[in-house]
Amino acid sequence: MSWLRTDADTIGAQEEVNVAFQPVDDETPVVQRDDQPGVRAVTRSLDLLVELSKWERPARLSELARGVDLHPTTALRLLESLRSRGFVSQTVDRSYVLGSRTFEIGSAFLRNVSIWSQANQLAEQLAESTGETSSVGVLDEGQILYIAIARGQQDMGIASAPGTRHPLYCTSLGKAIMAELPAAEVNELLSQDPPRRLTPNTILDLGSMQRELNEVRSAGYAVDNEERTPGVICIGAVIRDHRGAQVGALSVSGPAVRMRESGIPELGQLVVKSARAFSA
Amino acid sequence: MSWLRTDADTIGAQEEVNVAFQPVDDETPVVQRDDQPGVRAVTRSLDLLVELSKWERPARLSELARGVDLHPTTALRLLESLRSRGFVSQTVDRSYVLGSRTFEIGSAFLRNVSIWSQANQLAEQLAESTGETSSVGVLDEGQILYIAIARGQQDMGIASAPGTRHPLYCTSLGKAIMAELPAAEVNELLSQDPPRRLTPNTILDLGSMQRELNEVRSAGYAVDNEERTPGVICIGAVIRDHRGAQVGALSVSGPAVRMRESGIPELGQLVVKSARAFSA
DNA sequence: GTGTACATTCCATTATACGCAATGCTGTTT
DNA sequence: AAACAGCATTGCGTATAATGGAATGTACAC
Repeated sequence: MSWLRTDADTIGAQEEVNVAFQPVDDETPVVQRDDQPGVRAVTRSLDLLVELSKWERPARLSELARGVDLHPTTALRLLESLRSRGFVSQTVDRSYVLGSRTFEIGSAFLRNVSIWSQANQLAEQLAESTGETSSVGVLDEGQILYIAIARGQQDMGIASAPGTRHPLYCTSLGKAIMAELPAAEVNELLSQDPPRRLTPNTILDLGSMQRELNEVRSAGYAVDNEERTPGVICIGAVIRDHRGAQVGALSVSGPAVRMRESGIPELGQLVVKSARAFSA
Repeated sequence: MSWLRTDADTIGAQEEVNVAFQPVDDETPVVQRDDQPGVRAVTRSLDLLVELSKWERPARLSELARGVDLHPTTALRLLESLRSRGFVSQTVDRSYVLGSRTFEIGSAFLRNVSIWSQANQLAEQLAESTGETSSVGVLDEGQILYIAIARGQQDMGIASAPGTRHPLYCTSLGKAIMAELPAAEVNELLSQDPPRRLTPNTILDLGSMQRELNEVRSAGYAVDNEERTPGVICIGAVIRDHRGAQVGALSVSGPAVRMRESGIPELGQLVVKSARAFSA
């Protein structure tokens, strides 16, 4: 999503402005340390919404308020606003759950980016031809955001769900995408989210990663060789828009033994072929 | 979603409060007619988000501001807040598009209601066994909200997308669900969203609808006999949770000729069977 | 029945969101 | 080129409207 302005673009300018706003004489009490852009009530309500989305069960007012460090009174009124627009709902015991409007708008996000609205079909096709679980993801905020997931017939039920995120360094999607980026940008991305050892195979240092990305470039596809989950191998390749710009990546995932039986290079070619066909 | 508090529940109490806030003496200027609950800045920003979700192309600041009737300055700062939390992004020409966080949270909405996270599989199974497009939807705000849609092999490409809404009175999903509700509630729902003639077959008056719902009850499934789109027939049946409570509905849709060939009663039984199997 | 934790209402206080006006910026017309 | 037109952005004073403490109401536990 490189054509999008990132928030960092404006932080420089923003900070200058805020510095100028600092009280000049000492007796002015510094009430708040927020140098956040925009309207406080809004960012707070969005924080509440994000907090709520992390709860797998309905959340009480006080729990949410604690989670985002707000006075319950304040949280209550912000949640009322969210409720009036359908972004949250309340159960009979007054606990909060996400409202249907979140789903409505989240769907519009996919629909309005035409290339992603076909992501499901792409994943389904690959899942069908391989029998393994297949995913489509994009680079977003330095992570892989899963757009679509299709379970293969031989599904093991350990696939991530759409809308979740994973690191770049330990996924085939992430490596396939990073292989397209300049080395400096890769280093930047990796230092933002420093690799942690998730399995014995996880690639931890920059040097190894750059070498790995070279291999990805020459092969045309990336392999996650049990680097995130022991026993699971993923194979991914980038997908492009009609102009050849990279817009995301496609992968198959399955148990290591079965993937090796099918043949990593063969699967790699299949993924690349599907990705290419889609780009048309 | 009857276990959820609707906003109407609190409107009574809320209004009393607001009435008490009305200026008592006439010289106090009545600055705003908003009797909306909650925090103004927040509801405004949510309105902006909803407005943006309706745009199929990136929207300019001024366009959005006009759409929700806000001063551009105000809209700008609200959008900055939305951007800082990833709910909107900007393209290089500073137009606004929905941000990835909307998708992330919209997905969480499905994931956190366990019964709906399986909706995709349910739709896919029925699409596979019938070859026709299959949908899962729920009653929400007096409409059908589509949760999942699976295209059949013989797809015609005229299916609604997940996250969109349709009226109750002209969809098999809507009629299947209404058949489970008390007559008074049906009347209430229909008067909120009065039927309009979409095709020659659209059911317009309450009496006909109640008679139609009787047939639905005896058959166990509902038929949309070209009532919304000419040439398209849908067949729907409710799905239930493990306790037997109605949580949504399932349907197949296809061209009238082909659906009649397959046999409406046969398809009906198939839909009912799938819906029953799912409820377990 | 007493106690605790939580949700909600009330209210004063002042911070804070607001909109006007002015400034930049971009792209278009003659 | 120059002048214009439309839009995005910044600055700033003002009054509104968001805030949090305190009080009240409610639900549940012991």
